[in-house]
Amino acid sequence: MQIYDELKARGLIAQVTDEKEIEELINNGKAIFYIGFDPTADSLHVGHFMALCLMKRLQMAGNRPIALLGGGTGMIGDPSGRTDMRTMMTPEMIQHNCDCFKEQMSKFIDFSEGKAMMVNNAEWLLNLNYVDLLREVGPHFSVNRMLTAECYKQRMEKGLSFLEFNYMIMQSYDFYALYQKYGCNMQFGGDDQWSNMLGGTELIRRKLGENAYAMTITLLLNSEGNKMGKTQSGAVWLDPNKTSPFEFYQYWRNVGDADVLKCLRMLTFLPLEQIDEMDKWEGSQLNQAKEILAFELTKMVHNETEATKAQESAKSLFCSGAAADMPTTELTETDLNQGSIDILTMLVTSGLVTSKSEARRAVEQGGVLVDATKITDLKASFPAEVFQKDGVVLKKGKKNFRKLILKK
RNA sequence: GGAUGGGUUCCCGAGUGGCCAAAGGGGGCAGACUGUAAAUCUGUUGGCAGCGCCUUCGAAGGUUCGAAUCCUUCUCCAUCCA
Repeated sequence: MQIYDELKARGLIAQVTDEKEIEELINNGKAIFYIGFDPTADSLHVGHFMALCLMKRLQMAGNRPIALLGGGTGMIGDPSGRTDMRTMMTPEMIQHNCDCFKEQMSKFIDFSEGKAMMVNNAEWLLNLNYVDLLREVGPHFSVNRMLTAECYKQRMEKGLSFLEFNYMIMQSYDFYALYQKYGCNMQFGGDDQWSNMLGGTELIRRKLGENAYAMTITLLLNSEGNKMGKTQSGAVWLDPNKTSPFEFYQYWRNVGDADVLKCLRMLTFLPLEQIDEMDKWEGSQLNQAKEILAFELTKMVHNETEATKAQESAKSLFCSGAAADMPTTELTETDLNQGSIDILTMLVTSGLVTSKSEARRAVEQGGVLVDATKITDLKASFPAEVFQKDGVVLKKGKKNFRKLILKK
């Protein structure tokens, strides 16, 4: 199967400017394509991961990727699909985030001699002269048309600043610059980038009279239509310090039935035949598919050892109620009160709850277990001895647990 | 710059002087049921302490025995006019 068909079969392609041309280019390894990453945080997340996977697939098919760091566009902030303005980042933050991105990307993409490139648009955007730029590209943008762009829709109600309005122009300029510098003939990105990307192809056509192409990746939505890769506490990060391999594994282990197969297709590198086979599974059998999904992704993002560890922890936790490898909190002497510690303090110290009131509620509602014993007494207290040696396992609800151990 | 409307607890959104830690919904959390899923049902959802206290209704002042609710100034947002 050729790469284009595979992408299609995996449901990765959302919109394309010229299907025939794009198919021809990428199937024959003739594409020099770029994907932009704005340094909005100090770690990549699942959305970026999809883009990187696409990059990898195309690279394997012989095409040349350019990873574009948004050191310049990050100064502005993309308003696409957002309801409010992003907080402006300082140049230092942007630089820091760029460095973080760079490191994480190198794990996925082979940047060795000529196989791929990483560039930063700060290189050309930051030195632009306002009036020169206006005269150079300004005439080619119609404000009327920009205003009707899908990506600003939400902001037309809430307000859109001129700063952000210019984002599309900056991104278009990127494509234009990359086209001239490196012969970059294609741009990929999330589906929310579509209007921005079209701006680029348009600019190239008008300025240079040449064709460049754009293709967007389907946004990963769950069956309810919400973006995946987000949890209550924020994004699912690729950085193990921000989202531990175990949490990462659990996120995917817990996707809804309706979403497993889609995730397998879009995110993993498992052969399509194997995935189609799993498509026949039903009911609780899908749990196996979820395990595979979680394992595969954890392996890719972290490594096989971490994936195995996460899987084993999860299994033993949900089967026997204890895991070998689990998040641990060390208690110190100062946490103890006359040689023992009460249940509410334990919950707060472990970080399982954020306040004593919340801890109280958890206990009252029967959601707290210490070493598999349900605690019902709010005043329950545990002497220091029990935290020595292997410590105790404190569990809140079904999925939150922590080992408590006394620090010597 | 002018006019009008508005900023309420995680979000949306009631509340126009005491009965308001603040209706309702969403979301979250916990429980039951299950397959570590979904749906459903129940409880819970500012903090500290066991019927009390403290912090909260854009910000700062003021009026009052008492304010989310009234007044003043400031600030931010939306809409219309310039």
